[in-house]
Amino acid sequence: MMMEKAERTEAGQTGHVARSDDGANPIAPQPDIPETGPAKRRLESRRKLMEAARRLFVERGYHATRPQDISREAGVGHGTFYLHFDDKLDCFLAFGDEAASELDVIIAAHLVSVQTLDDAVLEMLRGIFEYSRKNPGVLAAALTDISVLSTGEEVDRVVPADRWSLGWGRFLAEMQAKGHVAPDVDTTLAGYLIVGAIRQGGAYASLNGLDRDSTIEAMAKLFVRALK
Amino acid sequence: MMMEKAERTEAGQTGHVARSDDGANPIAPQPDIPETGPAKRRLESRRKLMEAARRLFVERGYHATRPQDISREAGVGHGTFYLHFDDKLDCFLAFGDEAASELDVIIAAHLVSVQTLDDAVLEMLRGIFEYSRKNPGVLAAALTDISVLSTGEEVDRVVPADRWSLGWGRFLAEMQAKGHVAPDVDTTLAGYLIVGAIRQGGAYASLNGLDRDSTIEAMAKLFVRALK
Amino acid sequence: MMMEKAERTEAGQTGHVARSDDGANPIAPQPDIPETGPAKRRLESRRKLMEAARRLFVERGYHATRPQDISREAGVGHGTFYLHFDDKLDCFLAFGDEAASELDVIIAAHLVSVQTLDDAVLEMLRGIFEYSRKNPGVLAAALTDISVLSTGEEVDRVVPADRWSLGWGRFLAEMQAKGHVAPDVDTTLAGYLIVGAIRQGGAYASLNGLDRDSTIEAMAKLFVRALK
Amino acid sequence: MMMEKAERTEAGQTGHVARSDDGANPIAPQPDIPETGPAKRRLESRRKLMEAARRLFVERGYHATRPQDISREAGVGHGTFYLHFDDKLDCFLAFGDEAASELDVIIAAHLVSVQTLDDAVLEMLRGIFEYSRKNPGVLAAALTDISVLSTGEEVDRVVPADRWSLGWGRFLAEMQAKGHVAPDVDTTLAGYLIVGAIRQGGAYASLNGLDRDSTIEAMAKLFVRALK
DNA sequence: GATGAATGAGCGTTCATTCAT
DNA sequence: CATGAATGAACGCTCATTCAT
Repeated sequence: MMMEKAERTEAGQTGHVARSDDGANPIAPQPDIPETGPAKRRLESRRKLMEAARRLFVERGYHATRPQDISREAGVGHGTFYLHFDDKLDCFLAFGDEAASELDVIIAAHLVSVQTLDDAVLEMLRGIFEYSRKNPGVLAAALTDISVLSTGEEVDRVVPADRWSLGWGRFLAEMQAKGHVAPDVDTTLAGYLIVGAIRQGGAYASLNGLDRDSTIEAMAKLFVRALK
Repeated sequence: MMMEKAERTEAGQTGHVARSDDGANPIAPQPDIPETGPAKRRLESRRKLMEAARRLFVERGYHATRPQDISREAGVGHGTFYLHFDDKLDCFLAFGDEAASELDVIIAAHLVSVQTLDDAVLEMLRGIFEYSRKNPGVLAAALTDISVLSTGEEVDRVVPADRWSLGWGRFLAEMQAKGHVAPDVDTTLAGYLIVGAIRQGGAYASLNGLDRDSTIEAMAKLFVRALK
Repeated sequence: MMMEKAERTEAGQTGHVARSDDGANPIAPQPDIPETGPAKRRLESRRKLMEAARRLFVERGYHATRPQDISREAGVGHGTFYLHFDDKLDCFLAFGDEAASELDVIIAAHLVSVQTLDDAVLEMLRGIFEYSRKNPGVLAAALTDISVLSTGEEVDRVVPADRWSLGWGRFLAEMQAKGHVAPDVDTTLAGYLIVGAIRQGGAYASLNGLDRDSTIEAMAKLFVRALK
Repeated sequence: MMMEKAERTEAGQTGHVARSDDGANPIAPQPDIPETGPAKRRLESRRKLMEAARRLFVERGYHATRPQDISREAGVGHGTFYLHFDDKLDCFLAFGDEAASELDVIIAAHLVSVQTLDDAVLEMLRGIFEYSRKNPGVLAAALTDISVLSTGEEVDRVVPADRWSLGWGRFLAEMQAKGHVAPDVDTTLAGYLIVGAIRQGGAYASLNGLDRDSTIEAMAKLFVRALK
């Protein structure tokens, strides 16, 4: 049955946006972006849909955003939405992946030449807050707990929060290898704790209009103390 | 808005369970439980509904649980649901409050005679994990992000996560006053960070089947280090 | 998954209309039809829906009839439709079953005191055409090939055409036992052939406005000759 | 209505395959097939579409087959479908016509030198079953009731079942003229009855895995008896 | 002639909530 | 106080058809 469904589903769907390597990484393989023809139209539609989806998911949240809202906001027909996404959840996850990729780029840029743990943590937080300032609400929306969204099926999808948690974990492990993090720290667990802390702390800070720089410093101080 | 809603409801709405004094205060005022009469029936219905709601919210999540499911699971008529709750969200928040109160009691018991910050953090975490073990899934469900639930309107209702964050903040402030927490720590922010860390870390631990005791110790160590 | 769905489906659905035994059978067990209360409302809604469904399935056919058309025609809300039927196909099958039961009653009445094969075939056809006259289009609609309707799932449902074919087969077997049908006739196959012939022949007769009585006689003559 | 539709179509629409003279006449006029050039491409596309349509209509049925599925299966662009067919129903009818023509050829071959009614009926049935064996499911699909397909509009198009019924009728009339069929038989009606019987009986036989030869003989015996 | 992305009316269905009993 | 049948706006999604390239 699922096969049949898959068979009858429109082709499209190159999956969730190809990760862009540019930014910190100078030499990016140029994916052949067609300048004309149907493929160009297709890409344009997808871009319009992604932008509209981001806008609406951020503004209204997942459940208050309907596929037809996204289509209208994008200026394409309702059916076009389903030409590019399997369903609403697929669209949301694509949005989350996109945000994750963008943030990765920013953080990579911030980490380019840091040496100490203090700097690294500070720069990571700065990267996150910079992204949040430029893209208000995007991280909060992208971090939405997927288990609340799905109706029991696709719990196996990797959610951005996990991806970032593991990223922090790997980073901390490197730092630990260099002696910057105490040897008794479970770096993977710490990665998860930090992401959780950032999510909740960020929400608190933005809700209560806290000063960004002092929040960053306060958080960095706590994290660094915990890890050293 | 909430006023308007309250006005719409005729029935005597016990509303959201009487709050224990917040935070870590263990003793909740005992409401007088009638032994007979219609009031008893009413309370029984409510109890059955609350139990059913908890079961279903935990098993299926908020969106996959319909008021009708709760009523059926409770063995009462569908209309009875709206005799006890303004709407579905009200019911969910009542569930969250109930869980919060139960957890408060447990934590209070754990804190009865601790003296040091180390012990306090450790015992708090032990309390949380004990509750999680006895009530699997309840905390995760109760901590569900409210913004994901509402359809854009009622973001003003207090969510358990904030309540606990503030509780931790107050507790840390007390500890700071006694000199157990470094004076440069923003205790409110730290409270939020810790709750966020616990949420994400707890999910990680339960998902990956980590040993409870060592997780608690690892988390406690990190928190204490950060705060001292 | 199907379990889950079943669990979340509304109760209702006593299945396809209880066969009415009255008509030829004098002593019918009186099912307790409630005269008041919600059960009565429920029954009334179902009856209104069944009548509307019959009207529309006959007038427009299966695919051109939408559940909401049936609801509107019945004068009930759209949701009420799904309180009484799992889905559109379920409603159509209930309609088919109802028609089958009604026809059974009529045919049974026609067969009450026939002795010869000639009379039996003639009376059966008279019963069928009488029903068709009183309920124009109903048989044609009810005989709609189910395989054309379903989307590949529930092919195991017994379709009216099969039910009638088997009925004819049994009847012919009885007649064969009494020596009224040639011993070399495969009565089951003959049952199917006759139903197929009636369906196609009936359509032809009604389309070309043939005289009913002479058509019946012509068909009866052919059937009897084939069987003797 | 068909005129209007035809006007809408610019392309030179070969339309429904040139009909062989109807009924049992075997020889169809040979359309000149171009060996090269754009006309050849056109014919190739059409052939690919027809083959794909047959495969899918047989496998999935009319409603579960989308024009896009046919195009993809045929390996041509989706738009090409509408270069060759007015709409989906037009394509289905073309498929039915094609099957009818093929069957006509086979039956004509079977009838080449029969003399008696018994032989004729037997050979016709043999032709039908031979075709069914070589093209499983095609007849069942082609015989799909048109009224179930259309959404209320185009009931005026000729359906294969009628075409075959009339063919049988003409054949029986010839036989009647030669004295092989009883003079009191309404040959047109009998033609319809036989096609109906074959359809229903064939379905029964294939569903229950009946032996082909004995089924043919049983059916032939009944038909011949009825007609003599 | 061929393409395939785009279209949007319309589909079948759900579910939070109401209200007559 | 409790009931549960009824409601209908709104949902996510489909697909026969069009048209710019």
